[in-house]
Amino acid sequence: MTPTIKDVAAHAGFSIATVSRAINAPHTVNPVTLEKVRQSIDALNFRPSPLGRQLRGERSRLIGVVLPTLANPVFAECLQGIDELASAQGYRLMLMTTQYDADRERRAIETLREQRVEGLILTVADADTHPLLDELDRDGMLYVLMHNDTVRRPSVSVDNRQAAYDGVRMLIAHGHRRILMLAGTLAASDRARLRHLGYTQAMQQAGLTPAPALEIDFNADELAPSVLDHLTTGANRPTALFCSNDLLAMVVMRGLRRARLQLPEDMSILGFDGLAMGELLSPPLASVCAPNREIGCAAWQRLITRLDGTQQQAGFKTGFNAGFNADFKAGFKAGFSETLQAPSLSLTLPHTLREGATIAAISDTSGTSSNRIVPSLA
Amino acid sequence: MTPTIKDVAAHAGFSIATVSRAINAPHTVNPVTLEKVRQSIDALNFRPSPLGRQLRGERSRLIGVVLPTLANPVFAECLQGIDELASAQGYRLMLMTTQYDADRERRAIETLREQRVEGLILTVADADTHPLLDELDRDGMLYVLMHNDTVRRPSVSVDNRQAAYDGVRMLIAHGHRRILMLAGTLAASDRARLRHLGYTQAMQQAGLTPAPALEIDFNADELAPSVLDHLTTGANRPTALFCSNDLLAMVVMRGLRRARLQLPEDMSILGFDGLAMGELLSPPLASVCAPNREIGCAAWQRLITRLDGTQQQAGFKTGFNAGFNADFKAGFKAGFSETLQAPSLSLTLPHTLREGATIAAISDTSGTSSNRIVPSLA
DNA sequence: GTGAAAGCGCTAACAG
DNA sequence: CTGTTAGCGCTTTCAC
Repeated sequence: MTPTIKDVAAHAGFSIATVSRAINAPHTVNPVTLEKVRQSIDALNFRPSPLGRQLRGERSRLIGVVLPTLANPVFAECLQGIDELASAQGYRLMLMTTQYDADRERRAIETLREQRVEGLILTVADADTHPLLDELDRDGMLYVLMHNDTVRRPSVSVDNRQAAYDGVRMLIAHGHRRILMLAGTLAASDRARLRHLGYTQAMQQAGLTPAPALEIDFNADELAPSVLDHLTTGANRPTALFCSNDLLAMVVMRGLRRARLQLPEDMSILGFDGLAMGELLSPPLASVCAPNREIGCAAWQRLITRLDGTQQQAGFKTGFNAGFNADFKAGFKAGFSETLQAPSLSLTLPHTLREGATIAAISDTSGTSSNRIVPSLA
Repeated sequence: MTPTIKDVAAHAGFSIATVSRAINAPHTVNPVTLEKVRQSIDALNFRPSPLGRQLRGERSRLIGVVLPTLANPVFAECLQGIDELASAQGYRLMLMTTQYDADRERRAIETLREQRVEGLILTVADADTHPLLDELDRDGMLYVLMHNDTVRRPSVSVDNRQAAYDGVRMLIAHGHRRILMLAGTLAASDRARLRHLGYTQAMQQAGLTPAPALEIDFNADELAPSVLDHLTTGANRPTALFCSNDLLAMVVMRGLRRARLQLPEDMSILGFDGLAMGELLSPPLASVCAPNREIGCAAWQRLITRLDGTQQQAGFKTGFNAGFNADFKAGFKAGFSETLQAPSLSLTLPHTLREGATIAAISDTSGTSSNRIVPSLA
């Protein structure tokens, strides 16, 4: 089958040791020999097997990535960021998705560890109460979380509570009083909880009454009639919806349009994530934006820096804290706001507000101009 | 560092062979011994290294995936399909993106081969004239193309020419006469060419004059003024645009809206790809839909079937054509329309037309109601 | 400048 | 049922 170093050696008439040197340390071998070996390599189309190398104790240059899904572009955007740096730095990525399922998370991590990845970049449902992560910590397996908003573990995310708070404040500033938060089935996730907390705080601070998050079935083709009722009828119906993510916001928008609501006149919508695609919508979706690509990049940087740290430690080539220092410096240089209990585990990237056209200003304190139902374009 | 089979053997007080058997053939080892070994495995948190196994000539159960980008959900959708089957069947995926760059394609394939993947699933810029694919063929490395529309190589795609033809026919049926095709910078790709061919044929058959595809810079924030001019001014300006993919359609739509055109009144838009997200747009994007997830799934099936075929061949366990037959059967069962020169390399999945609201009917043969410029919502 | 040999973690004969 | 041993592809001393 695939040629091995032996085949090359035989073909070239030298020992495998010489072939190995020709590949890894060309200057240590006689130019004439080198040339012959190279020709044999070409002739046989030989590629050194990383397996042999890795087995020999070398680095695998393999990083595991664990994501809930790729159907949500948030994660695709992160992955883009990771992938870019990875390929630039000669690493390979091994990808597994979990569909937010704890069991699949477990299997993914296990599989990846078996593959001897040097580190993991992951987004899990709930970071704080995750036995697997404790296990990683215990075993000294390097990892960085993305989007999981926790100070207890190495992570990169926005401040979900603050971001949601800011977003809802914006809605309030536009005159909205009856604001409802909608969440997907991932209501169990750490970030969904924090976003709801931010919503609650913003509401309370404005003297308004927060409500529990209304859970929406993400994948349903239509909004449930009960939900639609809740959103559209009664004097207390909300004038604005804060959706826990952009995809949800889009699904809800479609549902409301089908129910013949005008957007944003009959209902304002604020999403969360800042999907690039949201800007292409009409009207462009207002959103609390996370820098998804940058989150991926930052997670990568943190991981690699820590990896280099342990590598160097292992080699006794540098001081003990090199990893942490470099890490800290990198974060600082990139303008990250790192909490001051340095070296902090969690890295918080700044969020931004995208004031799209899905938010209407409310002048009347009653909250809405009328209950007129107007046919929409669709 | 990570415990090896040796550590387990030492800890349990048995030989490494027994440990190996305890893992791979539990029934062949004494229950008491088995229990002890298992306890040691747990105690040390041992995971067998696939490296050792693979090196030993076992299967790597690793499949390489090469995609242009994840920024375009088309590919994310395919990957979802692949990933689902892969994880269900105990395979791991190694992902590399190329950004449509031939050099990166080369590097990706090389890297993946070095990792000893058992097969490749890829989307390349141009399948027919791809020296790397010839190399794969020559070396007996299994691969399946996705979206690349060629009969010369193992591939899964829609019939891009026919699909584009059908789409443009639909525009014509709605009364459009001046239809322009827009393409991204990937005009060099095989499918973009075929789509333009379909456009050309549909136009000609209707006695209309096809135009060369207008190339659009995909990533630009705005449409170039010259492009905008081309689309919006003059008596011969088009009434409908056929965009070579949905993402491009969305970018163009935004550009037109910013130029204060009403959609679809002032311009009809037809995309290609059938992104799930397109349905969430307002108005929902009309599109020539490819079954992206299914394309991923079908590519996976083909690859694995062929892989099993060669495995079995290698083991002399079955007839020579087992792979092909199973392959054919699978395709048939799934309702695929396989060309009859069996066993065909290329598998063509059916496309569908999504008649979104971005297409307006034209009654007047002059092609447009007026040139009135009306402020849009945004 | 080159080769022989050991060993990385594991599996699979083959003995016992 | 269990242990011994060879060998997968490669790098790396250590001799020559």
